Formats: sequence, structure tokens, C-alpha cells
Amino acid sequence: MGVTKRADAQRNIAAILAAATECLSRNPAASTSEIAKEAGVGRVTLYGHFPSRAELVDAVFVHAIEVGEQSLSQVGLTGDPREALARLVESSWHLVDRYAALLVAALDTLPPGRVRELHADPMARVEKLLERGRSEGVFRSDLPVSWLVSVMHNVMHGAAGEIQAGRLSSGEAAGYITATLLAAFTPPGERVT
Amino acid sequence: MGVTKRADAQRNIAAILAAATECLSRNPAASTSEIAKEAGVGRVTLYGHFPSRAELVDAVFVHAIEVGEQSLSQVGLTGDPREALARLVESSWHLVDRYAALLVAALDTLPPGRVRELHADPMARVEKLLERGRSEGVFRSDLPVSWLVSVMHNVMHGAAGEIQAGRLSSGEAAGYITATLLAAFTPPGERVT
DNA sequence: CTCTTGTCGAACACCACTGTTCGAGTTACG
DNA sequence: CGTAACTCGAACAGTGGTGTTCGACAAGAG
Repeated sequence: MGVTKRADAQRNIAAILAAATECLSRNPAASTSEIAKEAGVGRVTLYGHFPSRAELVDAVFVHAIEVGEQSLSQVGLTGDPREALARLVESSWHLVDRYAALLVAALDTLPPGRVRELHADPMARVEKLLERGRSEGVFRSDLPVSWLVSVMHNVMHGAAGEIQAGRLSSGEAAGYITATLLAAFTPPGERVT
Repeated sequence: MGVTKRADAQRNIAAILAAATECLSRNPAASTSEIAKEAGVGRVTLYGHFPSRAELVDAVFVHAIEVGEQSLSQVGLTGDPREALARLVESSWHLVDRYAALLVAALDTLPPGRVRELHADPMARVEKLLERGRSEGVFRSDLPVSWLVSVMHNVMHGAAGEIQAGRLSSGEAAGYITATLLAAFTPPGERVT
């Protein structure tokens, strides 16, 4: 069939995707030359497979989300919502830590809203858990769920920033984040665990 | 004396500073042409007063910090640490809301560490209040102060992002932020106010 | 083995920006 | 009023990226 790519082309596409993930994770502003070099491929070849830098970034980001979803979908969300949240944060944190710079690249390359659009699934997971925790009275209901989600994102990305600046170690981060969020989500009048 | 600038030069410098604040607050990547035009001044004149775009950004940022300090220094920090924090957040939030984009400009223009360096005073104020709250047992002591400060910053800047994205109104923000931070800073075992 | 598909490097056009230079004109200041 | 300080537009050089074109060449598919 005419649609199938040749074997070496497929290999190169994979190599470019991997190299782009690597480069953009180090430097969100990495150029196509850098990425092509890292992939062991000519710049022309790169443009042969991805029409523009933006579309490459998009592809890389989509792939990262898929990998993340695979990991996140294995986290059990039943039982005590607080413990479930701790598990979810633990898993999410590893992804944020790994892909923080990639997110920056996507944020200032892709059209506005695109990043959020691709985050729909992971966000829905968090929202659902928060909703359940609220109905069981262990998470606060005096603030919108969307705000709580935003707080979670910002605390995690803030932690990634602290690590990059060398003011926090990867090991400590997860504990700090969960402790902070569990307290932040506690309903007024209740005791912080 | 030879050091004094001519009157029109001083006016232009002020106009450039104001225009830069305005432009960079709208678009962190604003060019020198844009800024000069907004100031009603030729690009050459701009370079006559500021050796480079970076030094202009630095000057604008320094000025913004000074203005902020003036406002922050009037916040009373005595009494119940929780109420003091609420007051401090209220004031800080107005500044963050106004200068969020400017911070981005500074962050990716100025040398690493410069922004933090200029934030030394406002940060010291927050740290001092947090320390006092800890010693009085109303803020948690199981996490480093530096982490708590980072959480405060990230929650506020996250709120600014939500506003820019149109998912949050300026009016609601301050309340959400204080409610979130007061809970997050509550010591484990204590009740959230 | 043949032919299509893909690859490569070098060169090119293009763009938007920074920072500089020039010379002529204008404005404050003493 | 005279001079030094300042301003202006236009034009220039330099930089660092994106995306394209070319022609020679290699490699996989049938």
C-alpha cells in the first residue's frame, strides 16, 4: 500500500522524536539543527517528516502525554480520597519532573489552548477524584474544583522550578508536595492530617 | 554640575521607562521598536539612554520592585500571623496581578538569579512573618520556610495565569489565594480556620 | 535488478530582531 | 545668542533562527 513509509524513514522519525524529546527537555528553545544533529540526521530529513518546528513540538508533546497517561491510568483511585490523591500526586510528580522543560516549549510554541486541550484526560482524572473527595467531606467544597486543580499544577511546577534552581532535591519534593496539597484541600473546620 | 541630564532627556527617560513597563506588561517579548514607539521617541534615543534591551528590562524591573516595596512596607505584620498573612497576600496579589508579564520578561532576559536577587526584600518580609507564625504554632514547621514561600509565589502566579486565560476573575482571586494558603500552612493536627 | 522513496550537505531567501553610524535638525541651558 | 546636549529617521551590519531548493547519492521494496 502506498501509505506505508519505508523502513529507514520510520527509524528516522522515531529517532527525531526521541532526540526532540531529549533536546527540548534540556532546552525548551532548542533549534531544529540541534535536534537533527542529536538524532543523527540531516536537517532536511527532519523537515521531510515534520512540516514545521511547531508540528514537531506538537508531536513530541502528544507522545509525552500518551506515555504519561499510560503511567497515570495504573494508579488506583479507590479507597480514602486522601490516600488516592497522594498516590496520584506521586505519579504525576515524576512526569512533571521529567517533562517540565518540554511543557515550557509547548507553551510558547503551540497555539494558545492547545496544551490544555491535550491535558484534558489527566485533568479529568484529577477532577473526578477531587469531586469524590468533596462528596465524602474530606476535601473542601468552598473553592471551585478548577481552582484546586490549578493549585495542584502550580505547586508541582513550582517544585520543578526549585529543583532546577538547586534549592530542592528530587527526593524531598514528592513529600513536600503531598503534605502541602493535602493541607490546602482540607475543608475549613477540619483537622489537617 | 556635569552629571545632570538636560530636562528633555529626563522626560524621555521617564517616558521610555513608563512605556516599557506598559509594553512588557502586555507582551514580555516586546521589542525595542515597540517600546520606543509607545514612548513617542526614536529607537536611537532609547539606545542613547539604555545601552541594551536587557539593561532597560532590568531598570523597569528594579523600578517595579521599588514601587511594590513602597506598597508592601505599609502592611502591618503584627497581631495574629494568619491575619497578617492575609493582609500581606492581599497586597502582594495586586502587585503580582499587575506585574506578572513583566516578571516573565525579566525571567528570560536577565541573567539567572537576578530576579531572585531583586526579590530579596519582599521575600525576607514573608519569611519573617512565616517564622513568627511557626514559633507561635499557627503555621506548620514540618516543611522548610523556603518551600512555603515558594508555594505562596506559585499559587499567586498560577492565579495570574488563570485570570489571563479568562478562567478566573480578578475579584475572586484574592479570596481563593488566602483561603488556599492559610490551609496549606496549617500545622498537621490543627484545624483549618 | 530496478525504480521509487528517502537522505544528505550546501546553499539560498527570508524574517525579525539588536545595536551602531551618519548627518541634519532641534532644544535647553547659561 | 551661542554652544553643547539631545533627538531623529534612515540606513547599515550582524546574528540566529526557519523553511526551501538543488543535485548527487544510498537504500529499501517488489
